[in-house]
Amino acid sequence: MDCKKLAEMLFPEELKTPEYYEEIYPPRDLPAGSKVTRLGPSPTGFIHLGNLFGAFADERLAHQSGGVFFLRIEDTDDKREVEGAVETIISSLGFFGINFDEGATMSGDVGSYGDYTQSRRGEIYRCFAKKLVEEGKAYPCFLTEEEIASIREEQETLKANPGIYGKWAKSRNLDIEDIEKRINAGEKFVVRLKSSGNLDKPEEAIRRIRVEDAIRGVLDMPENDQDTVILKATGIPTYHFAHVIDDHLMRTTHVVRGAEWLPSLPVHIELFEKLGWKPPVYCHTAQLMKLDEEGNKRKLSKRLDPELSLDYYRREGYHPLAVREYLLTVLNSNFEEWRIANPDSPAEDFEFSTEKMSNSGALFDLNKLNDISKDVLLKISASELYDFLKGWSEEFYPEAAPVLADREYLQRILDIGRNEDRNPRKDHICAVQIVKNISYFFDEFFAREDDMPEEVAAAGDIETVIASYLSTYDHSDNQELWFDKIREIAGELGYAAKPKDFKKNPELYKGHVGHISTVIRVALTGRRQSPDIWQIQQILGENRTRDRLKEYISQ
RNA sequence: GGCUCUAUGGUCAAGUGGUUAAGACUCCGCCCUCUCACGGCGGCUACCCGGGUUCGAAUCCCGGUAGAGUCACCA
Repeated sequence: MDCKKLAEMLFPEELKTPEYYEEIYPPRDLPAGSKVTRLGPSPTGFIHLGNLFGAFADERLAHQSGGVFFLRIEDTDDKREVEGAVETIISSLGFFGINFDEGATMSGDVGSYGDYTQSRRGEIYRCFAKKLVEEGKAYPCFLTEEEIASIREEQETLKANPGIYGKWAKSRNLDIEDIEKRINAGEKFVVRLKSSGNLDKPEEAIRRIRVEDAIRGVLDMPENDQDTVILKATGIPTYHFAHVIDDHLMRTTHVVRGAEWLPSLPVHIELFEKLGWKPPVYCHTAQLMKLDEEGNKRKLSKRLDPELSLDYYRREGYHPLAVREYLLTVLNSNFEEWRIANPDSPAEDFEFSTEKMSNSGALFDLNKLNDISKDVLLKISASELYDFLKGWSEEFYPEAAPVLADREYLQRILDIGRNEDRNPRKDHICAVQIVKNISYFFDEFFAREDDMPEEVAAAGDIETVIASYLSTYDHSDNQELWFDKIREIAGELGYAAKPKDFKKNPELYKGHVGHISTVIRVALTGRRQSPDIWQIQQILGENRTRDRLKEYISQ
């Protein structure tokens, strides 16, 4: 068969040569050891935790080594385009601190290895597809959907491996006149790789490919034998082909992607071989898993699991640093230890390594995120926290506006108990939770949620307690003096001034000072649990403090 | 079904032939304490199973089992 002629027939248009592209996209001039990584989202605009997870790895690998991290838009699946997706991708990633050095941006491409949008690289893919056809390594395939379906059926009854390969690849050996006739008749065709692999022989004889994966060690799997489609009928490349062409031409050194790509690795390797190129270092990451209703692990699905969406964390008001910190602990098993040893260092100082990446699927753990978030938020100043809450409220929760009305006031609330040297409070987790936690500081949201303690209620002392408290209340008392007065009230009414005394001889008392202060707490905040009452009163101010207490008695 | 990956407590995980099998989160108890949070102390709970190899196996080998992924003109 005259492959040259076939190539001309399939690609009649004017195309550049492979050499041309090799020349305009030369190997990058970077210091030895620099890694070039990329993120290749499809432009549905839906960035999920998995993307972010991989993006952190990409980002760290590149920036830690003085390399380049670029963004490539993989929009070869024309059916799923979403308007404005690129902007969404860049801004959501940016929110979590992921920034690109090169590639697609809001205002066009940056960098000299573009175009960075696959749909605009058609000529390049066609050039290399043509080359493969010329060399007899690819061919046009006219199989229709129905024909493929029936091949599949036959394979099923024969218990043969499904797919287009070997003898099943019926378009492999079409003669050139036939092809010409079909093309002239306007028949649609795809371009398939003519695989030289063969799995149809004794297992020991099957050629195996061995690839060193930076996360998993050596991968050992049978070679590819599928005549994978490289160019669709529309002329658009499949992921497989685009990946190989782009990552070669863009001089990517490390490809970080999910483990779901493992099975197609042999295809990619064969493509690299046939093109005469060296494959990048692959880093196949573990997938984020979730426990389903039956108690089984399964891959997080964007359809079923709202927590997979980055928006979920944004809406809940998790701080980006907390999400980042959490993902890093999942990403690198030794990050947590490092963090304990270096509580105040920026995460960038951590030496990230692919070897320490887990290769089994990690379950998403909200408890852990919350715990990490507490520590992260503790290190953020009240002023910054205010700005964060404000941004969050404006975007997702305008109802919280009253909380943000007075910056000074909110900052004092946020700082309650946080500036202790020894054991600072850590009760901020995420914006939704914070707003809920501090709602009683705002008359708009103040609600009486909890009941009075039974001990005091049963004795009928509630009103007496509040009345005596009110009568001795002096807003200028310091914390110590303030509490002494409560002890006094407790003693006068027959409650133990110290909880320990009550514990020793419960029969001697109606209750203890804790119960008395709980009465004050409930009257003041509507809850039985809160930070220190004295501090709350100082923030609330004398008038509001007195009003709340009076209001309770007058009910 | 084929191919592939994975397998240590409820979760995440150290561990690479000899350890009392780390640590973190959760849970429980105690302490601190005016409640909560924080903090401190303690506890529960683990090497998937079966065979080998070895003086000795969580670790090496073989065979199961289980879970996951993938088998598109999606990525």
